[in-house]
Amino acid sequence: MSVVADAPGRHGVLEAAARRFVAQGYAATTVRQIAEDSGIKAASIYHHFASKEDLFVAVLDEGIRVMVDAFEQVGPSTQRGDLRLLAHVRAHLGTLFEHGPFTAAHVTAFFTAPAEVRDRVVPVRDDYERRWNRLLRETVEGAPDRELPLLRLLLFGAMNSTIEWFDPDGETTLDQLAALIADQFLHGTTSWGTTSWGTASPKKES
Amino acid sequence: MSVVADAPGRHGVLEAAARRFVAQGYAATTVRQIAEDSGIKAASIYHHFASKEDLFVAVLDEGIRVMVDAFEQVGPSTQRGDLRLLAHVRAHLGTLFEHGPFTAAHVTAFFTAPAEVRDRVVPVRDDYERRWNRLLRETVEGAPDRELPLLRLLLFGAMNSTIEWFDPDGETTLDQLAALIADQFLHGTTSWGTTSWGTASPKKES
DNA sequence: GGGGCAACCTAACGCTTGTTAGGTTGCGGG
DNA sequence: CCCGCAACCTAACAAGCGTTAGGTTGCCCC
Repeated sequence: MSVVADAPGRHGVLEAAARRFVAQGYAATTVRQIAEDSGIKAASIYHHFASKEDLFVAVLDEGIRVMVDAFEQVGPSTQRGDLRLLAHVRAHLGTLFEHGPFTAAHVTAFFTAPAEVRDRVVPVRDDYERRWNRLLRETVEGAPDRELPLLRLLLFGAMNSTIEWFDPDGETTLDQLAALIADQFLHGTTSWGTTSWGTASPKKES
Repeated sequence: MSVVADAPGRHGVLEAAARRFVAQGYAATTVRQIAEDSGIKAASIYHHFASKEDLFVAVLDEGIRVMVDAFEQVGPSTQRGDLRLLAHVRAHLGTLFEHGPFTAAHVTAFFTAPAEVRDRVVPVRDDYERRWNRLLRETVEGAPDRELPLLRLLLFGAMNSTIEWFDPDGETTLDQLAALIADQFLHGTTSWGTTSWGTASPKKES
């Protein structure tokens, strides 16, 4: 896939690993591939990480850190419900396509990981999910608290699936995609007469 | 994970393989595991399938076949737009949770497969996707034809993500989940005052 | 009642995997 | 000036992988 060196050092390894995990999943990625991508030899990985599993956990953790950071930086600048949700949808999509491969790796590879690895990361995920639950409680009116996690899971499902088909260099911008998803989530397909979103284009098939 | 034998024979192998692929992905699943689950020895797998890759493709194909079957069987019995969409959402969810592990395997493992394997399955996927595009064109009013695939991808993202968190033996039934997803897709969160869906419950976290 | 074939077996192959042991290098600080 | 340590290296390991070769069994059909 990728041919030569990245930046060397611990962070170079981490990033090369994330990219491989996105493309191939945990099990299909070999330590030797990651090493080659980051321009060092396989054994040298173990100077920075105790095991492949630890390296994977580091990637997943970094993925969440990026998400939480992006969530925080939205701030309460836009107070109105709909625009506030839009801003966070845009931020979430940003972490998938613009802030390095870590979040994308987290989203695509999390469920391909061994169960024990997943358990190590769950607490940090919970934190991010709680933020979203709170956001939805303050944004969505009429929904009982009980149903908010479920609503969040559906929204996450839609947003996270975009890494499998959306091409950020295509005709549609991330801004447009975010607007479309937020609007669809809030108002459903009924809003389709009312607004114009430009033309959206998935990259190939899926 | 699973301890002992399934049904033996070709179909037993296929089903055991599907279950493993759901739980672990393609690369992490070994031929020896599949063999043990189906009550035969590893080498005997090769009496039924030429390679692990062929076995995987067979699972993916069967997964789509189940989906297309379920789509067909809905029929035009319910003509009104909203109920018609609901029926197909319900059918799709049914293939994930009720019609064997094949569709679930397809959805979770497709993107963990080597690119060459994916290419072998794409034509059959396209068929299913075309049916949905047609359904959405006839169901969703106001959306331009161009945007229908994108709308479909978002809906698929939401529906397919349910295998990662929904517990069909929990408090919420598949019928309720289908109703919620269809309604959310059509009317967004605005509908939350208007209908009551019972209580939904994801299985643990996620 | 025996030929044929599907369905399984045991044993083994070559290869790749994650990981370790034990260097070598080069730079920054006392 | 040389100590120490971070960052890398080569070489090798045991285990596990997908796969093959070459049986053995037992049922069905003529």
